[in-house]
Amino acid sequence: MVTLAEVAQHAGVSASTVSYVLSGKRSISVGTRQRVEQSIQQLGYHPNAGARALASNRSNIIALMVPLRTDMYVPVMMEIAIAVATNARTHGYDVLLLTGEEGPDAVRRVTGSGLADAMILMDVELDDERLPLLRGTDQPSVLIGLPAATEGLTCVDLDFAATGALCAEHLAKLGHRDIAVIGEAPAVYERHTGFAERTLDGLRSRSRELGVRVLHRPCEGGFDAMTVTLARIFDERPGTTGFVVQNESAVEPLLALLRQQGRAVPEDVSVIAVCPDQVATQASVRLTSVAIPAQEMGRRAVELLIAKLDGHGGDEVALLAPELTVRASTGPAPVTS
Amino acid sequence: MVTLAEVAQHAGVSASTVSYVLSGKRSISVGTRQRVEQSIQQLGYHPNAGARALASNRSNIIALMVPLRTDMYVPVMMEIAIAVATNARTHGYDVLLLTGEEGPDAVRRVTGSGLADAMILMDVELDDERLPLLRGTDQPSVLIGLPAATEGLTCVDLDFAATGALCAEHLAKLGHRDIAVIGEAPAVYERHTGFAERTLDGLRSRSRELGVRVLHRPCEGGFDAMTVTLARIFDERPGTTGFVVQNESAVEPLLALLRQQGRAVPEDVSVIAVCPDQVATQASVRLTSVAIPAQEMGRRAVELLIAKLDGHGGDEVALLAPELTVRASTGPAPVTS
DNA sequence: ATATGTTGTCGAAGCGCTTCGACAAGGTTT
DNA sequence: AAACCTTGTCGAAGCGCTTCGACAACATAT
Repeated sequence: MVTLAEVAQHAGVSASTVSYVLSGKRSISVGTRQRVEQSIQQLGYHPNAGARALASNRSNIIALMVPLRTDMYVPVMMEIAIAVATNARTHGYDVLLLTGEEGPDAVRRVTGSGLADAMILMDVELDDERLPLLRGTDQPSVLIGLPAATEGLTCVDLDFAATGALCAEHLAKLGHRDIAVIGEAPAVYERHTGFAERTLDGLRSRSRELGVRVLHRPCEGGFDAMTVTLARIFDERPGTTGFVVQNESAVEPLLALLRQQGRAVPEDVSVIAVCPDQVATQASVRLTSVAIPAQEMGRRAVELLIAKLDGHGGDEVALLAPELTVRASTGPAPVTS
Repeated sequence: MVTLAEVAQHAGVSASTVSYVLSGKRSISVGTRQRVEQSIQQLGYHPNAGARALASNRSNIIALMVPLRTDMYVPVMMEIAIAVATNARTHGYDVLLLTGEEGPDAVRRVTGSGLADAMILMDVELDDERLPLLRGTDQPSVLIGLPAATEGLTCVDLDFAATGALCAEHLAKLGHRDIAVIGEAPAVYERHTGFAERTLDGLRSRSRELGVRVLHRPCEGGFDAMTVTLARIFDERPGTTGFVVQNESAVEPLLALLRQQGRAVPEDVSVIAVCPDQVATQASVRLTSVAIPAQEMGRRAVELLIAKLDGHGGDEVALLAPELTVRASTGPAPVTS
């Protein structure tokens, strides 16, 4: 293991000079810099992370807490995680992967040990038990998701209320008057991971303004669950002509069942999905959808966090504007007799 | 920030005693231990990770390198990653998330800086450029996946050759004589991520023994790609009655297209999927499948790595035996005229 | 009784780095 | 020519921990 001191000796300078070459915190003459850099190359020197962390009191590590559960949006989570890792690297940070399993203890552990300089939390619940800890520490953090109270917190999320409203508007404009929302699994609502509720709220209130009736049904996803859910919907509201689906694993079952029942998409019923673009374009019908901008969320979270670490940038709630892409699954409501 | 020294003072012992209480590396009298533990509690002490790493030369961090690409098996990757993180914690290790993006440089960086004590690499290619580095260092590592040459390496993977063979056997036993393999996207083969090829090899050689003809077609996944692929298959081999699908995003399209063409599953054609159980049970037909044991792979990888870190356990290739679960998508081959 | 462990604790060194203050050498300003 | 910056470099302190050797205090073997 090559050390700073060895590099210094090899280059004929002092250890501190090498350190300053590395950090750029003091000016170094060109000649010296080059000699040092060359020594670093030749010796294959890598600064020791532990020593650096100890001396500088910064680990250059960001902790990312991902949900343990895999009952929803796994690809989205993965995409966010990868985006976070990738973007963090461009700022010189590495990412420590924490699972939700440890809960608040993980926050304490990481904060207390100086393992990470900052945290990003995913899958934030409305009244998340980790929030008091975050508020009570001076360690910067960013939430992906939106809790009930956001004072003192920095959050990034898709504007799900606007997403819901956007769906309502699109369907209303096409003449639909009775729409059904196929939501996330009941467990997601019980856990109060705000996004599902917020979508629904946005959709409901805009629908009310536009004179559209909304029926909401959570759904586990998968064919069997969807079969039951769909039957209930048509039972209760036979005139339903529009669907908004916020559950990746319900999309394909819904399309298959509609087909099976002889309801053509988009001639008889329209379907909007809230899902990543990839799902929307790979489905059996090219789906009109509101994209979940996973990469963008990861990127923004990192940027806000870096800003906080660098001292600028305070608390802020960054809601990304939803974008609805019209594809082949929505069309004018059928003319009723 | 509370330090060891403060705890020591509070408990009326020396710093080293506190350290030994924490590590258990020397015997401590019950009274002293309790006093120290109480002081730790009261002061809310957390050992500083950097100082610990510097002094002990171990970071208690495992690096996990996940593929950057998301063109395949994302849920599997995620599940493995989570399993790794969870299991690592139970052994007192945290997990550093590296993306494949940095490539071999990441290995160098992590190895050189002592950031992590060991690595787990996912998505290993047959002739992976990171392998020489791993062989050239004394840092323990485990691969998830199987490269072409495994000397000096520890690997965990599903036995994909046996998986292929198992599929062939199941279909042969049911009387199928012409089967098609819907493989991963062409890019996966081009990149030589061995598992796809190994499945195919296992399937082909067992099929030959059993007198079954095999037609292999890579497929991007999604409906459009599947439409083309399926048409080509029936064009070339109209008598195909068995399918093996090794691509999550091709499963549902295949089922839908078969249905659309009036080919009943499993009466007219049988379908076996190589996929996580969740996909198999949530599909529109409950699929006979060979499971991809993501959790188990993550767990095994961590265990092998910990064994190496603890000095016992050398290089080893752990191939998990595949298990085929018969569900509703396979049945006897139709009687030909 | 002496020699020989055992057990529990301490002090001190040192891990590899960052950073502060000092300061020589040279350049500017009066 | 004195006084003052600037620039580039160095030495030393210290970050918070682990770990080694030392050594009392007591127990056991001879």
